[in-house]
Amino acid sequence: MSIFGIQFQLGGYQMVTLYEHVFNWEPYLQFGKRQFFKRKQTIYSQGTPGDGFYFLHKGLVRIVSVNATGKERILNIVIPNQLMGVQSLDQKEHFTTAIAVQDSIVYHFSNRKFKKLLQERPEIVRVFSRTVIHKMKILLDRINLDTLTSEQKIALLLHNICYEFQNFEVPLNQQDIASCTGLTRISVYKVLKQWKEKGIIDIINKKYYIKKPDFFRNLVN
Amino acid sequence: MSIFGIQFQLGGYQMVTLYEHVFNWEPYLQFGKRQFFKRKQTIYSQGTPGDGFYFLHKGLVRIVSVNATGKERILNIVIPNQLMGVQSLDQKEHFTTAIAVQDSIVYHFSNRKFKKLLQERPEIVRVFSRTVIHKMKILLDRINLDTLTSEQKIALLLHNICYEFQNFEVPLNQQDIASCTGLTRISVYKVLKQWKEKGIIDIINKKYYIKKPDFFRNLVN
DNA sequence: AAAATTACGTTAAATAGGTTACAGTTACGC
DNA sequence: GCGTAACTGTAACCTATTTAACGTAATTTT
Repeated sequence: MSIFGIQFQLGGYQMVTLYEHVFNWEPYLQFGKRQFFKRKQTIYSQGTPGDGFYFLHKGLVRIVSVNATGKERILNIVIPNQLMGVQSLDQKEHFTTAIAVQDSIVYHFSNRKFKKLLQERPEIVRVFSRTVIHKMKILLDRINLDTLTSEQKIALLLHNICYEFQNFEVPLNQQDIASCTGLTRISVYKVLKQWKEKGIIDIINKKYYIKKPDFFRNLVN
Repeated sequence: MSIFGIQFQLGGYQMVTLYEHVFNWEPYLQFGKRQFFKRKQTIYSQGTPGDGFYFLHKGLVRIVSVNATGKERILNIVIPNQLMGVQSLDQKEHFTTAIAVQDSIVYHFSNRKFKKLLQERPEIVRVFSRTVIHKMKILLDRINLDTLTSEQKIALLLHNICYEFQNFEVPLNQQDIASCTGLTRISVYKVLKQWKEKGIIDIINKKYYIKKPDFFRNLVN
């Protein structure tokens, strides 16, 4: 399953960003500090002071946010060649947590280093703003999500994923879908069961496969 | 009711930004193009291509977003000295709509002009990224809002407003509160009625006044 | 000043989704 | 290789919120 050439973002309904749009960071990586993170390891966590931002070189990272009542939401999943933790460029604390889903390699750009980079390569501003704006869009899509019914929410999510990956295998379990949509696992289960009965999805060995992607498109739009 | 000296943002629970944090744009205004908008006039609308961004000099602007099913949400209310429409710096289309709540004066910075500004005053990058990151935080707060009960949602909203304005008069009607929280007007009405009976708020001539702000603080935190 | 639109108050009925509970399966760490 | 932890399937119940409906008050438009 190749996901290269495509940016993958969970939870928004217009998350497609072709690779070509993504600025090539390779020449700038020398300005950052290479770091390794093992699966399940935390890269940065909500509430702690941050310094600069991170570039994901290899691996997969899940961005989550915990609200005032302690509930956790998956905000998006970062794939290679994307930035994360941009929030703390502002010198403030992180308002999300990043956890490695797979062993990952990241480059950390501290404020100092980024300043230097800005001076030497001012064109970097464009890539940077582009990334941040894209992230805003993802957040906004997420907000709009909550006026939908639970069936629509899940449909939207799965539709995006199958679209992004150009693949009909869903890389999420019930819990993940619940966390992405803000529903309970039971509700997710109920919808999934109903869809299975209608032949819209297949469930093989606890993995979900989308059979009728058009059904999702109709539900959403 | 003086709101000067304070930035006002609807819908997030940590939206306080003192005026002093806001970069003074006065010296840069000459780079933008001054425009006037009458009450209810649209400054930019979702789906249309944008060019650059706007700075609100005088007035009040409401930012709304319409989702795939046609439902409208108020995202925030922009007060003077704030940026809006930053999304389209990217040359893409606007993903929100901005409507003047009062007669307003804005300065429009086209991409070309902003580029020029960046060259002549590179320090502007900081202000700019700060604003965008702040907006991201507001969006994120909004996402976390939807794990709360309807009473908590409204409490949070009113708490923020009364805190930001340092005033206990709520500048929103039932419909607005519904649109901000994603609830129906009926649900809003029910909560408000209940609060009125408990003496937490006053309703005079269809305007809401917060009597016991501490009640909100307890509900939320 | 009349007409039209928009906002509010209230109730009753319908329902979507959350909660709880528990048993069966699979995966993972030691 | 075994035990614990994490994930799934399912049912019964419950309640918070939405939908629908309608009269009244207020505001805006013409």
